[in-house]
Amino acid sequence: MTNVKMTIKVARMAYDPDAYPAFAVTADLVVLTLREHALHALLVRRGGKPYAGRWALPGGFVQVDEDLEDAAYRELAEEAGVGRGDVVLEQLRTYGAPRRDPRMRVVTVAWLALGADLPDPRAGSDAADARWWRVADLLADPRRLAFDHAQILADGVERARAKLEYSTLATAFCPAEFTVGELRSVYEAVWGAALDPRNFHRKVTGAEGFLVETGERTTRGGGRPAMLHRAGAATALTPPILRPSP
Amino acid sequence: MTNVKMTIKVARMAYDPDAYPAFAVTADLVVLTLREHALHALLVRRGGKPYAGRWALPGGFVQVDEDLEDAAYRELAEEAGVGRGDVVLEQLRTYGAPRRDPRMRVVTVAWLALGADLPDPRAGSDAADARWWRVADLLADPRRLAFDHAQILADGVERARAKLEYSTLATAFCPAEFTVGELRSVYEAVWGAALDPRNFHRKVTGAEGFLVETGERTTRGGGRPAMLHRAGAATALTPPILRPSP
DNA sequence: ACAAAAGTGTTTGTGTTACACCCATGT
DNA sequence: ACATGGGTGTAACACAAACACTTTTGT
Repeated sequence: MTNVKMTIKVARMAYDPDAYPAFAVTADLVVLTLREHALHALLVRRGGKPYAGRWALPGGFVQVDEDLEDAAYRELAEEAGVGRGDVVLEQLRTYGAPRRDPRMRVVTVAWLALGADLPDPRAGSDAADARWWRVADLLADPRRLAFDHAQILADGVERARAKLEYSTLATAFCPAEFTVGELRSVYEAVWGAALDPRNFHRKVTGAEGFLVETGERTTRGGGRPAMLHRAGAATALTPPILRPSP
Repeated sequence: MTNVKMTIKVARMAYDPDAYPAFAVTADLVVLTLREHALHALLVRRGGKPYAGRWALPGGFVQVDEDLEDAAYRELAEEAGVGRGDVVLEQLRTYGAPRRDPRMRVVTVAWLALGADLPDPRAGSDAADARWWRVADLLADPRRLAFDHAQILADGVERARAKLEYSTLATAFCPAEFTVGELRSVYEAVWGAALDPRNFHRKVTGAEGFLVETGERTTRGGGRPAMLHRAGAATALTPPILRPSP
């Protein structure tokens, strides 16, 4: 939605413009990471109209010969300075209400990107003004966001929260090597709830394929040295780790 | 993909065709129902190229001023003779690989539609040739389907199977009033696995908000009269009813 | 010595499975 | 009488919550 420098190559496509309506298609991103033990999302400030000065999800037009997923990765690199290996990316949902962008008919394929220690976007970014926001603040004040991006953000956050339960997605928020306590703080930050360290440890080390011990220990974080782990091969988490109900 | 009678109204939209590429957007449907205790999907036969004679998911172009969900409901009515109240509809996923349609760049928003006793599509249908197929046969022989529709169908079936576990979606396959045994046969048909009738009964009647008794009984299906139920207000199913593992 | 975090053990309760058993109808 | 499906009871087991307790570091 912010990067409009590419040009159309309609001549390449054998299509009859009288046969069907033409849409613009964008790839927009809900990029989530943890900073200071809180869930943060990346937003870019809009320069021009509409919604000038408001904040929006990073994203932009999909190119004619570009796969949807490739477009998401490209925008991630251009607007967030984030490479393919730095995040886990999954398709979220597609938004296409007729007047969600007052300029024209835009269909937005939204993607969810999760990563650990993602960089401050000022460095090497396409977008002049971009920053991380606490997700809790954004959800509490949806007016800050342009278009229907508050809804997209809320859908992305809920997807992330739900997937922590029955998938191994939480490791996407961790560096290559991490302790069980660090993994627990991921769950606690995303869910906004405290978990019992003892029960969490048992569940997470018992789930097959979730974690593999490196053999090394660390004392970062203080206290007794903790075993370091890497993410295992499993993607599904059995049995699941459920959110506390109330 | 089959209905190409609408015309473009580009003049209505204030857009600059040099600023971004133009895409065609379609709404395609994975319509599932139960017939003869087996999961069936609706397909239409393609008349023209490409993939002439092959079978495809029902669907068509989204109109300029039309919401994506409205387009899905419209195609459902035009190609399947199914009204809004007859199905539960949810967005599945969006498919947009550059050459998935050799004619032009098409982005397809796929929808999952589940209903009970859906009509034979010959009556009152737009599509000349349309019929129900056993899902098991289609999944076993993906070549029968045009474009990437075998993948879309497989994604839709997997979504339906997964959602039966932790949502009340199964009632979408049932008529307004149904017995616990009929609901169980839904689970068995969608999952392709036998369930213990006694334990199923307990789980399903114990899950809060899933079923409400009508007070009436029926003897259809033989045996002792069974209580009739309607779908309750709940959408989430707690505790979930999990698929048998092996 | 003390704080802090890691990790283990135990108890108690809840949900699941497997299956015995009884109930109410049609033929 | 018997087959058929509806529905309840129960014992064995897995899992989760809550929490006492030990271990190993830094200060």
